[in-house]
Amino acid sequence: MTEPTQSDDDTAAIPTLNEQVTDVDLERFNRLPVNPAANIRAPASGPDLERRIKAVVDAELRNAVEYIKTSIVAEVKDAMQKQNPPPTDAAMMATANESSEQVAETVQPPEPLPKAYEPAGLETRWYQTWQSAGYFAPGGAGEPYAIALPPPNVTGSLHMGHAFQDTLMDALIRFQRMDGRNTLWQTGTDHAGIATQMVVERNLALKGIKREELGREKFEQAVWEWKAESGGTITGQLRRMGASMDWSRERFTLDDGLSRAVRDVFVQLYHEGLIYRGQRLVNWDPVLGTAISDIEVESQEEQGHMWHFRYPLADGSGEVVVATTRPETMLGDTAVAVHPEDPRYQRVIGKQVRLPLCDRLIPVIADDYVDPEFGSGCVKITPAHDFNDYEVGQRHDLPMINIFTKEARISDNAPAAYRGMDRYDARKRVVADLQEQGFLVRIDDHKLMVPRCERSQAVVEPFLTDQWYVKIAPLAEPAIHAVETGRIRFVPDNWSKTYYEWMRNIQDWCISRQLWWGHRIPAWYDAAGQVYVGVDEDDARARGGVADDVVLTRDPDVLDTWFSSALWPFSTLGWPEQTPELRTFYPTSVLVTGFDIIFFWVARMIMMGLKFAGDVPFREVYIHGLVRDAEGQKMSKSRGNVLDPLDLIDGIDLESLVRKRTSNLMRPEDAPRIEAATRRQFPDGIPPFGTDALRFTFAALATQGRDIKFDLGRIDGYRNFCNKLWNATRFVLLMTESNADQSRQGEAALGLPERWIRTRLQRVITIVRDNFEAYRFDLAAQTLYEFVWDDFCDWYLELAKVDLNDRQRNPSLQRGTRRTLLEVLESALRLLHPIMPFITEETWQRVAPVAGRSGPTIMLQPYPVADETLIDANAEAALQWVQQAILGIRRIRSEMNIEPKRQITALFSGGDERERAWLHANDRYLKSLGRLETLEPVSADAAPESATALAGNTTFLIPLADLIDPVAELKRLDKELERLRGEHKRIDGKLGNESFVAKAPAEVVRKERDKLVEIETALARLEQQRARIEQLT
RNA sequence: AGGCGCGUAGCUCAGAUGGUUAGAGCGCUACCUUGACAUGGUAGAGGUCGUUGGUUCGAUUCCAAUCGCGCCUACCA
Repeated sequence: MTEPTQSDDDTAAIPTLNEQVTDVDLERFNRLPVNPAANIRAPASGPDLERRIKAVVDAELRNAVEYIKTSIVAEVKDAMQKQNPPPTDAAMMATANESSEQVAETVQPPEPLPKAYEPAGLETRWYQTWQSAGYFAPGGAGEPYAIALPPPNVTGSLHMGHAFQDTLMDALIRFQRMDGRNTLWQTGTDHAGIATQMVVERNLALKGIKREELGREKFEQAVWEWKAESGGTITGQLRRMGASMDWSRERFTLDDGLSRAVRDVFVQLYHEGLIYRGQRLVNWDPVLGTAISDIEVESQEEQGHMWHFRYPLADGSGEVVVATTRPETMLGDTAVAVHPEDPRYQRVIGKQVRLPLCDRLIPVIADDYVDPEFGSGCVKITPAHDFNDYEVGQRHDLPMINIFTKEARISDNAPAAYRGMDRYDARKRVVADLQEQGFLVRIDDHKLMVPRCERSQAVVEPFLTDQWYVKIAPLAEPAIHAVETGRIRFVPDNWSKTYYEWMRNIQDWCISRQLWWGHRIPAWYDAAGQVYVGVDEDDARARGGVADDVVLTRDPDVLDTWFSSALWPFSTLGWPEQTPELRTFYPTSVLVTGFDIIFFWVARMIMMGLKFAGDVPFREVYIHGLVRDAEGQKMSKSRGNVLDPLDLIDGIDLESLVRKRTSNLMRPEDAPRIEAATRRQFPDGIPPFGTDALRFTFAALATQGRDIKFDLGRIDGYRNFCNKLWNATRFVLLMTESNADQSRQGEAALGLPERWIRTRLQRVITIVRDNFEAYRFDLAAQTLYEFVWDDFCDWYLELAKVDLNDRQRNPSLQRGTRRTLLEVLESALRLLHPIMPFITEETWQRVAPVAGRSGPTIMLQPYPVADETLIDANAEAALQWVQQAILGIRRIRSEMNIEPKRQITALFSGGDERERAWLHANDRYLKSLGRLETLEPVSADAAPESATALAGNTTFLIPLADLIDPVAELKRLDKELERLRGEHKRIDGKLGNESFVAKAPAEVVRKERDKLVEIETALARLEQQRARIEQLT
């Protein structure tokens, strides 16, 4: 229930399980100890030990099977590549309860790093390893950091919204875990009342069994059986995403512990007068036979009609005309309303009209709910079947006539002629009768919003029933206060407005549902209908002083699923017991969720947390956007545009994708359209991108406050990024592994590129940390991307090659280069790990030992911390100058069409002392990366005709000789001159403006002046150069 | 109707307490199988930052209006 309403197909497919995991003891499973590994080693004896071990093994076994289910494709693929048999269930289970030390040994990856980056195999392998080793469980003495997973529906399967959300949470958890915090990611699933009941009912229907025939108890049992067998689809898929959740603490909202919390909360609220039973209008689904929540109602515009009828005044003095979209409800009319100031109707206010077909007299009342501009300005009022009319009825103390049964047939409260008719048959009949009796004025076409139940698609009926309610105002007030005072912070902040808006208009919460699957309401009735509430029947009797011989019957209703969800942050931690976990991890650190459930879930958690757990449930709420398709459409089964995250990870061929998208459609007639669109958009199916690429894409797209359009181009680019990282690692290992000793020991000196890349690293560390803290996953991802690709690969590796290939190079400098390659890469892997856990683990395992780091996993390594002392601003300035020089030379080469291989001669002139020193120290980089045969000084006057490039105050010259085309060079110079002249004009104008000089900050003015001088120098040189070249043409 | 958000390169998106040559990826053009990577390299083209006003020495950035788009809440019986 508490998941983003990303797609409407979560009940469409009913997975079946082939593996023989029957008879899972759920009771035991749900009471798992905190850390299974610790538990096995803990001294215990006899049957207790046996029982506990069995519980752990059961759970792990279950996990393993689910995991294999979701990753089997990847495993097989990988196995085939390696010519190895795929791992068997038995093998997976065997590792499931080994201690971490043993596991660490068995997973030493094969040497050397394979040439190609193949995500599928390594991803499944590493997840299994981490889980078996117990790395996901809380640990360490650090400050607690906890996130409660919005529990996905147990019937659900992973969609893009989950995948996105889980990526962000996992990134946060992994970051904080590495940074030394004692992290708990609380996982579990939601029992999802209606959704689950429907799935199981559908299954039973296939066997020809009806729920009613089975009886309540057996039906509930059938649901539990279904859950044991098929309820774990989504948790297996979460593993494929790399989610580092603590599976040993997995909870289900119908667990014993959570159910106890629900009962305690209900009973306390009831006895405090905050839960009451009352007759109100609710959204009623006549097909499912239950009240449903607002979130389960979907209103859609449909074509309908507006019927106009005349109601005669009882005194014979005329008539009024009313209009309605629902003629059948006129049988329940108890008034006609007009606007109090409407001059047309002043004379009829207070009179009676005779209601046709019913032969009742009803009053004409005045209420400013009526819009005099609309229709006739006269409205029929049916308080029992319309939310607005209900309000009007309350204000005017009108009787409420319920003309429907629970099946939406006409009830005995209506005239005999209509009783028992379906609401739509009754509509036809009422219209026909009115027409026959001359009351019908006209029928117009009219578009109206029709409310439907999102599960059953039945038209929802506002219906008067007895339901249980939570009196919400007393709970809402402190919840508003908590956000106002900053005890809870919304990120981005503007969502707090939405929150206030809702909380200030909040209505009492209808918490009863007429279902069988859920938390049964702990209320009992005696023969007289007197209600007794307690945590169980005995308690209810005791509290109500009911004698033992009085027969009590229990309320048949269950609670709204959101009632238990509202307790999730503390019920999962053991509340009402004051457990160590509750003390440690409550309040949780952050809630990560979609905006669509702020009302239904976030607000209610805040209210319940404050009331029962004594504090806010979380300090921050990070609200992310919805994942949409490439066109910005919401993904849904009926639109046929759903992307399955697992298909992006493992790939899918076109035919399978088409089959998947067109099967089990609500409207089969959509199939051809969906198929055509799918074939057009994915002519070759979807290639496998791997989990890391998908995760990186989600992170990069997670900008603040906007929905994300999922663009395949992005994931493609980030798959390439993974490949880049993979190959950079291969290169670094190639350069260092055989020299491991040399890399690690002995004196090392750092050259300019080394000092520069290390400086860059420190800056990146700071930026990435800040961005994680601020939930700017996109900026963190971008920073890392640029650092790895641009700084490390494009520049540093190329510079390092120059030195590593130079046999004359001072050994200590060579060591410095090797160490820098290793250390910077190793740090980068740790920086990237929260976003891309798998590839970084795989590569880190090879890099870390050579880099002199040790540990069983990158997961538990410290997150890099910036070392300010390593920041070398001079190195940054120097390398920037070197880059400028190289770029200038390359540009000439490219624009002059000089063959890339050809070595050319180059000269330089000018430049201040500092630049001369830089040049002197770094000319081998210029020569190598600029492909220069020679690089010699020359005086400005003695220089031959050349193409020129500027770096700072130094001019680099490529003599024209036979290889440069003067015309091309003139073109190039003109372009550059044009740019500089434009810039000069702009700045000159600015500085010529007296008020700018007078009013702008001195700093800004000085900067502009400096720039002008620079440009003028450059212009002078280029103009001179241009004159010389022109003479040649 | 009320509330929120968005309009920046062909596409998907960053951006700044107002001063930068307005950035990235994909796509596009040219050249390159150089021993980490063609899932690559080098160089390049491409933007009057929706429109109009205002504030300011200076606005793509702040304000107002306007156009277009999206979402949420409430809906006209």
